[in-house]
Amino acid sequence: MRVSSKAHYGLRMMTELARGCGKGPISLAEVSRAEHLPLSYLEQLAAQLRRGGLVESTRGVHGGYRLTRDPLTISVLDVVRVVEGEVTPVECLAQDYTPGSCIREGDCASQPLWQRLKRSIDAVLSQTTIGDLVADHSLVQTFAPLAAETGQRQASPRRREVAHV
Amino acid sequence: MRVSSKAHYGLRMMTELARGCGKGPISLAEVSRAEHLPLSYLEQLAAQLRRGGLVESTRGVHGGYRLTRDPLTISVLDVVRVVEGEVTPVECLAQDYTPGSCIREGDCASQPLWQRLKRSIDAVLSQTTIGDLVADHSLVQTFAPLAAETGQRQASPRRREVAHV
DNA sequence: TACAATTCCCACCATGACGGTCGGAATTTC
DNA sequence: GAAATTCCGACCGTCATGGTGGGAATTGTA
Repeated sequence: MRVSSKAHYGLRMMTELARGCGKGPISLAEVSRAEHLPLSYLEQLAAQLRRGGLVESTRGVHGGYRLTRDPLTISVLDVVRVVEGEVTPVECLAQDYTPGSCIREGDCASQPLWQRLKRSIDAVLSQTTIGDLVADHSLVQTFAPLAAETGQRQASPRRREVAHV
Repeated sequence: MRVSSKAHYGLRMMTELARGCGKGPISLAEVSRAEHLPLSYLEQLAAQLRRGGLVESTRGVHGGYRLTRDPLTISVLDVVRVVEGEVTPVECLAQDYTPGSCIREGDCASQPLWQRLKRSIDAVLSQTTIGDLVADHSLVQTFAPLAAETGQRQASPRRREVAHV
């Protein structure tokens, strides 16, 4: 039950694009710099987002990507779906599920449970938009310096490696 | 955002054990027969469930496994946790998370979102118990023959392979 | 026209989790 | 002693994931 890093990256790229909304396209090089994500990986990601209709691209020198819709109308679920495929706890609840693939259907005691779970997840992820994330983030940024002074853990002697910041 | 088959299997084994509640231990051979799951794999799974304190075992000829608690007090979340580890959309929300592993903490725009998601998932999975699943299943069983006669899809010419029934 | 900055596309790769198998030891009952 | 069990550890193939690299095509700019 984890959200892939790819989805995270996608979200971060989207918020970055949302931030530059209206000011012409943003190049992946800029996104890469801002979010410390590898350019070549962003390329793949951006391609998916484009095919998913969430962003559009301009090639050439001052090219880059921009959102196709208002950030407040793009839900996190939209992004995750495009990047990870449909978000569902079990395959038999996906729309593209071929009936008959699971022999237990009709006899499955837990399907109703997964249905509830899927609905619940969908609800949460569709309520928050990219616009919300950007707004929250600038808020966090504002208060970050204050918060930073109070806390002083960071004792962890042996931090687990985590992908790209 | 998928639930592993391992968790499924775990759930199925648990419901099977719940069904035989009170009638002495149930051997993995029986579970294997009833649920069409490979015995050797069940052994591993059962070991995890035992270490997680959800079942207890008796060795020897009439040995097997039994639940340690009333099925109605064992939530699906309990089982999934034991089998898959803590269920959380991102590592930074797990209890065993070492602060400092993620450099973005305190600056992360999406953490509140993941928090909401985690709470939501936890809620759904902790509401349903193994006992509920058993009850639902016997209900389904009762009506299954009727339902089976009406539907007649099964046209799917090229069904995707799905693990162990 | 040359060049630089881009997107675009495809192939490759290393790692790890997952689902699963196998062989054998220990335990218990008959 | 033999059969039925749990128990344990090693191994294995496959697949998704995260990531790199090379080279096209496109476009603005000097």
